[in-house]
Amino acid sequence: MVYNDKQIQIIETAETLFADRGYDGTSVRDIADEAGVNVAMISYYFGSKEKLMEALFELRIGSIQMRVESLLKDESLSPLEKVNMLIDDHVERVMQKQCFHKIMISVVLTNKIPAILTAANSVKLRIAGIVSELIKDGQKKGAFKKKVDVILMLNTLVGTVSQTLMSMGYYREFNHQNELADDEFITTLKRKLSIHIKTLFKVILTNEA
Amino acid sequence: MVYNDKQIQIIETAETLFADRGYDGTSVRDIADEAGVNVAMISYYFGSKEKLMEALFELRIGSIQMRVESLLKDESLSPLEKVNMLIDDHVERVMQKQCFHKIMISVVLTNKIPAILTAANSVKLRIAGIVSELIKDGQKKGAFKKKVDVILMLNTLVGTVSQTLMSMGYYREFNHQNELADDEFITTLKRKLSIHIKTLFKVILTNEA
DNA sequence: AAAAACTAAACAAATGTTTGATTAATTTTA
DNA sequence: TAAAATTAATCAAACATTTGTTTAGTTTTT
Repeated sequence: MVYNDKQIQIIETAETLFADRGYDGTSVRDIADEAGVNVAMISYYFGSKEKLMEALFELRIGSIQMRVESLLKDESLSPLEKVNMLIDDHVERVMQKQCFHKIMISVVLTNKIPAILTAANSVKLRIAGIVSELIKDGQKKGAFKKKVDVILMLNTLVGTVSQTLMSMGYYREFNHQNELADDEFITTLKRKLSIHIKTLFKVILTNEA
Repeated sequence: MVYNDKQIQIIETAETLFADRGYDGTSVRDIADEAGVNVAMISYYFGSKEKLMEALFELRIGSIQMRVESLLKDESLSPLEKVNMLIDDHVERVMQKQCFHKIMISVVLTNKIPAILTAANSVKLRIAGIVSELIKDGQKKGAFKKKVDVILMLNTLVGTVSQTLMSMGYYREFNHQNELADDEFITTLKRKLSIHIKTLFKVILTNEA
């Protein structure tokens, strides 16, 4: 689907509100008011609140799988380099689209809107499969150790980033970085996060520190 | 507060429903029907839906901080042993009270019910402080390395466990363990999780694999 | 003039909560 | 101990809002 400006505006308003208050905690009137459009426009353009949510996911999720696939296809990179790129890409993606990823978490948490849950699960399964192949390749080349629990490893990647996203303000307070500018704080945090997770992955994959 | 049997029953019913459908996705009638009581009983016993949620948190959260504090107080344990116990305790607690921890995640995600959010944050800050002291102690004793990002480390603990909780069914499917009995699967998963995270923490804290 | 975009108002259903009455349990009184 | 009085528990029904959606009409664009 291709959306016009007004539709994009509605979708993006819904995105921030869903992230802040949850799907059920946000009424279509909230969205309409915030976006400065008539309530009826949401049904007019998207059919229903649920379909609006689906449109949001279609808009945001489309690229993810493609990015991962093309990322891991590059033949010139070593398995470890690919894994490191996967980490950078994930950190970057989540921090760039914070609202959307908050929504992702709550959608996975409650199985609201089955269409979205199955779509998200399928992407996840596909990515896990691709990463699995990558790990096997690394094992064949002797770069990675024999036994690697791929899901547990990915849970550490996704979980650590999600948890960091969810407690960012808190992190800032604890480390006394309130005086930092927003984007500067996030840039620093992203770099720290990437390094942190790469260290963990190196151990998981090679048993070396 | 001390609750009678019927109140406990309502709270626990609410717990599973809130976990499955979210706070806003669960009506008081849903709770009343599932618990087999009249709708009015919820207002009668708790005052409101929001207060019911607060009662749930009061019931579940009380022990957490105490457990952590007493855990880390034991003088006969080395810093690393304490950290490992912290990991075991957290894994055990989350897996034992899965529904409640799903609710915790969604409460932190959306800032619904401010009273709960501030309470949860205060516990979290307190625990981070205690762990920080523990790390410093380990550093003084030469067991831990100089620079440790405590929050990032805790984010890996909490995030990995949360992510594993959220995608358990998926994990089971991917590893073809559908034939396992429920409790057996969880027992195995808990052990794997603990070992996994301890490995990560060892690297974070000592730079050794 | 036809199509698309937009609107205020109305719709039924669902929401959290309260009411007023009835039953059950407990305490007080005789 | 038996009756009376008081408190607690329970209920069906009603309450006012809010919910997502639709309608029927108007304005704007093509």
